[in-house]
Amino acid sequence: MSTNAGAPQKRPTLKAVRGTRDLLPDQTPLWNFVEATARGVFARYGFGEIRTPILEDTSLFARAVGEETDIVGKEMFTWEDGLREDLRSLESDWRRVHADLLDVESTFTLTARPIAWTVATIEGNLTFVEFRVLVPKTPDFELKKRNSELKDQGTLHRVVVPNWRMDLLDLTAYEDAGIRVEALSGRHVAKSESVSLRPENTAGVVRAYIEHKLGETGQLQKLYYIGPQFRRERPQKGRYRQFWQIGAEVIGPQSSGSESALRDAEVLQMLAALLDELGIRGWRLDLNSVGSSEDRARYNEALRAALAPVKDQLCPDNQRRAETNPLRVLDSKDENDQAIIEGLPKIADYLAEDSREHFQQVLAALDACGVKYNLNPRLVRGLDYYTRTTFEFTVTTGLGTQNALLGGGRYDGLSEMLGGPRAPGIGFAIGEDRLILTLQAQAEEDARVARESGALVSGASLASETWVPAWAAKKLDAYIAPLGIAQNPAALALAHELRSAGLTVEVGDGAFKLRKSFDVADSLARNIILLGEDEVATQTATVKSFASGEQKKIARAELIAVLR
RNA sequence: GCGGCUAUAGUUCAGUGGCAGAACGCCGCUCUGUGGCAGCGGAUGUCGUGGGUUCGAACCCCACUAGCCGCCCCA
Repeated sequence: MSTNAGAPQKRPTLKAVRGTRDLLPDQTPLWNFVEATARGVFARYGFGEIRTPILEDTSLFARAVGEETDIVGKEMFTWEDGLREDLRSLESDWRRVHADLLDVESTFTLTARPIAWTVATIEGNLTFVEFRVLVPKTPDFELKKRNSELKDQGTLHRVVVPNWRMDLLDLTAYEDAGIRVEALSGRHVAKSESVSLRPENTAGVVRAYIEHKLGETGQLQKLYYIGPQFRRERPQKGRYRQFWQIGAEVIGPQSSGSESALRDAEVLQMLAALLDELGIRGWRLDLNSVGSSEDRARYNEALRAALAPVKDQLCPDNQRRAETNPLRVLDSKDENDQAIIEGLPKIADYLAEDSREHFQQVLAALDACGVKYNLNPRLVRGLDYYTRTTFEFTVTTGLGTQNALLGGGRYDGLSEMLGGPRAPGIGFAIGEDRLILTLQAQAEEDARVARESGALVSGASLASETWVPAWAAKKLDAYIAPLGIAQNPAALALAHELRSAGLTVEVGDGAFKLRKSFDVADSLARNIILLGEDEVATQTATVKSFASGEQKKIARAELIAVLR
């Protein structure tokens, strides 16, 4: 029994970590609508689902996305896997060496625990661990005497270092503090590896393509995924640290036609179809070609050369980019720099003949499909693996400045960058969170228009039919209200019967007053089923429709047919 | 990572130094087998967290945390 039982315990409230969020049941119907629509469209275009791990080797992203990109350089959730084992190994070696100190008496065991590992890693390796011997408090005179001996020997507080790391320590600092430093021989660093939460999914899919030798089938691989990605960015609307992407990749050996411009156009046409089917309005497709990696290298040189003489006039951000990644200067929004940017060389002039031809074929195929696009020579994707066709779909509703709904492009060299066979490919990633924000903003817009045009003023029931979007949650078929708790078992049995027949049913509680049952039923369901003493006795049910107000007593056998 | 704005009931918000509020929602009653309307009543709460100033802080100051807006970057 606690003496201060009356005082409420103060505990910090636990919240979802920064940039992550819960999707509650009022949200998930919309998410499921979006995902089901995407799966349906992808299936029609011959795509199969792939699920890759959320965790990958850090070097996968470093090689695919690019070591110097912001995503890999500063936005990944990365940690060393395996370090804990190293500590255990060092600790157990320490215990073995000092077994004589620890087992003072057979009845008392002293324990050693690591208390700090301030410089935990250098190059991913353990450097040192600080141990303190914890001595149990005891009235035993012999043990007390032993404790002070331990203290004199400096064993109560000492630093243990793997012997090949001694050079990393400032020994004198420890000696001045009266702390003994000792080296332990042996290798205490188990192989540890750096792993990261995936910041995007293309690298993982291509890794899986290589690992499972999907190229050996000779077939063109069309793969789609839906899943969470992670980037340690500053959260904002439409930008979360855990965010969802719906993406697809077309990849295969050259003989499978993976490099064909037809595939670029097919992917873009599929995206247009998907956005239309979802009901996204006013989307815009921006399209560009960044050429082969050779084209890009030559263009980069030209940009550098053109930027060098005017660098001083640029804003600080662009000065930095001119050094690190001249391509990115192109999509700068800085107003003062626009004149200079307009005068820079155009990528189109640096495309080799085959890249130029490939791009023309893409455009021709899009024209044939009737997909509208906007040529944007300044559209440059940030990820290292993109070659040739790059694209982006933007919207104007609901996203503020995060208006890019999806982005993608061709990545003909990615597989080889990862040590795989030549496997040209093209893919995209849709920001699902942004897609959903857009749909919600559109629905709000529609509701506002309906209100202003008077559709809602004249009668809510009429208007609700006209503008509620397809993904809005449907009402249950029936709500069963037992009258009195004696009817609860019969109510649950009836619910089971109806549910088995495929009806959506909620069951109330006989303890509720009838008024409450009606309130709850009206908010949840299209019909209420009253189940009182006489209904149970006569194998009937009283059904009332909320839409018509009509009420009938119906034989149990006919109930399912009536509710359908 | 940088700059700005914000944080009060389940929700939307009011409250500029002196008793913690409104609307909606929720619960109860009017009304124990017929709801939606209406009337009456009720509960909302670490006022984001921690410190400071003050006789006294939701309010002023500082720090932190989180969200939003912009930058950066990207989906």
